[in-house]
Amino acid sequence: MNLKTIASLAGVSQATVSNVVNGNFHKVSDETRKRVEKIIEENDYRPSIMARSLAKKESRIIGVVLPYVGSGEDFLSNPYNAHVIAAIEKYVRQRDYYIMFRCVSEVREILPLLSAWNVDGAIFLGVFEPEIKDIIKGLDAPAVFIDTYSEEDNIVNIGIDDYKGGYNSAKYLLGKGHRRVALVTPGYTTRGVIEERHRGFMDACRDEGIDIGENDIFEAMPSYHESISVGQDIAASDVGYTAIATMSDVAAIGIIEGLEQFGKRVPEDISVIGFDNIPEGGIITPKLTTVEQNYDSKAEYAVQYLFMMMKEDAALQADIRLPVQIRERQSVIDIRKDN
Amino acid sequence: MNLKTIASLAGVSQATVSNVVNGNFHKVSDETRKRVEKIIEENDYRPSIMARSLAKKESRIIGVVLPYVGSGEDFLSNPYNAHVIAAIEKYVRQRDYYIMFRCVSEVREILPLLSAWNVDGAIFLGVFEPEIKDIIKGLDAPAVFIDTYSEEDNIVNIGIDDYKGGYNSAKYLLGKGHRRVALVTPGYTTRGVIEERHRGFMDACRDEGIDIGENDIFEAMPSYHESISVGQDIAASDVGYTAIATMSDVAAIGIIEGLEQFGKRVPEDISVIGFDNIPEGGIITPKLTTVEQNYDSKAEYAVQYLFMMMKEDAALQADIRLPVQIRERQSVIDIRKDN
DNA sequence: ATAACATAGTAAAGCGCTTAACTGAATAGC
DNA sequence: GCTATTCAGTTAAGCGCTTTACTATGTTAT
Repeated sequence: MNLKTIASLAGVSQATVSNVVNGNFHKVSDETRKRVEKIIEENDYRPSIMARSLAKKESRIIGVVLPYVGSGEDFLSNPYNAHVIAAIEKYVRQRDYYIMFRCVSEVREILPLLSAWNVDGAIFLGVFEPEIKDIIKGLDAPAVFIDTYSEEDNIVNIGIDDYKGGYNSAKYLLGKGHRRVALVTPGYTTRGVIEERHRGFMDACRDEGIDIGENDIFEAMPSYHESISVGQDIAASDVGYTAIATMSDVAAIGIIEGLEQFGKRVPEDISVIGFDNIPEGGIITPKLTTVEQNYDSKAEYAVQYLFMMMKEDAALQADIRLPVQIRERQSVIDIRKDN
Repeated sequence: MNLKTIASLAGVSQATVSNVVNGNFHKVSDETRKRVEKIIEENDYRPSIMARSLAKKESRIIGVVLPYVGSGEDFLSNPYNAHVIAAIEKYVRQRDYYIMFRCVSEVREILPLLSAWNVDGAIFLGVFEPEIKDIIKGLDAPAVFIDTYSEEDNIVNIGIDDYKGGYNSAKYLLGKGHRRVALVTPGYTTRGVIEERHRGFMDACRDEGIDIGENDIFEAMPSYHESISVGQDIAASDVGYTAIATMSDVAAIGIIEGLEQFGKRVPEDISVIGFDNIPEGGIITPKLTTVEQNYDSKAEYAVQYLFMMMKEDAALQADIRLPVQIRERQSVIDIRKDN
């Protein structure tokens, strides 16, 4: 069933059917509009998105691209990604657009992918190589970034105040009397959100006169699996850590598991603080104390900016830093004597 | 950059470029092929998927459709869905196809969606109204179902042995000495997987001479949130349940939370068994004992069958029931005296 | 030498839609 | 009463590809 058939069934031209379908009612009389609508209804006709895209040079597709972080696990298996994508999808769907998501291991895969699909806009979620800024210049659709830091200023980035999150995380721990603190971070500390969280954390420690040395820093990719063994390493160390700070809830949850496998109780023997506040943190035992961020507004802002750019056909500039706050639950305890 | 431009740059016809791009090398001499390839490379040309789809009447898109189960939460927020979709995406990507997923609240939304995108195949994940079988007849692309039960036999369904899962779940609990058992199930017991699990569970109880009455059955949609209050209800009941069986891990995890909020310890005071084996079950405390199924093979079979049908252009018939097994962890204990 | 057949390409129609340019009739302006 | 404008459409080109039918030029077989 195509437009042509509908047109001949209704005894009008294709253009008229097209106008009815697209709501250009000022070009069609009420009478014919109703007639055409009836035929469309009866035949359950829907215009082909492919054909429409080709003709209009717009696709109603928003590309969502994630970097492959090489942890073997799939990107949707990371709860943080799944929740953010779910929120993006919701806001994109509200506007009657579709999302096409893919994980790429090299930035050069991006352009072919997005331009082949002729996306109307793109959302980059996660930490990419800096070259991506050049790459997307070749894209003739607007793009926004989530969780990116960049010196360049003609991009839109939506993120949280990662530095402050890291800073507050340390402040919180130290405020609870912890002095021997281990920090767990992914290998790629030099990039974006993690670097900021890391820097904030270290600064707070310095401000409080607490020294976090090389040996107090442990590496684990944000996957449950990899974090478990790091948890065991820390448990096995004889430094006598009273608290562990992490850069993601996924890592924190894995670490708690590792600690417990080693016979350490959380938080009685050692406190653990996460980062991100994924829902899973609220259901584990002990419930995870963490740095909370709002996925939904992240996605909402990203989609809002993207559509503004799409509508105005103008490049915007923004660096939104959404607030973070400590979500106090059970995995961190106060160890001060006078408590 | 389009095919036409490449053609004139290379001094050949569009048809030739098309043949090069599509690997119809027997129509092109080695010399021209190389020349065209070079130009394509230099200009970073990628054919438009939209235009190709229109011309070839195939889209390289696999539609993934889920039912909206009305729990307010997004479908990707349900870990079971996220993990299965992740696996499907993986196998679809391997074949150089794309997925387009959407959650629908009414079966009649399906056809417009899928035919507008001109999908080459569709995967239905979850429990749909039976009318869906009629609906998809209007689709001129093959479809496979995951987690569906149907009397009709000309469909492909990939699922697990839910009946046996339910049966084994009960057997396992009873084998551990439990006699007062509560069953938690979503409201919609009359549909598909849940009904089978339910039936298997009840049959095993009957076989063992254990009576599960109306009052022992509690309703909760598979969402953490909703299950928490059901956990509290059960904890508050004076029946003295020693075990709770659920139809999903998501429900089980929520219920454990609810029980603990009420001061009941799991498994010391009451045992809980899940169903599905989502990764989250392995990280909570106590680690969830559950009925295990393999998401990856589910997705692999589904994609395999779908592509077979697409290739052969023939309707296949299958009802794959993958094996299940009890994954023994910590949330169920043996309460027999002689233990 | 000629028919038969590969080989390497081209020309052009068509996929299902949108849209700019056009038309013809009715209405309005003065 | 004549032109200007609005209304309600139509016509046809074009979006970027694929593909069928066709052509021109060797290459064999007889």
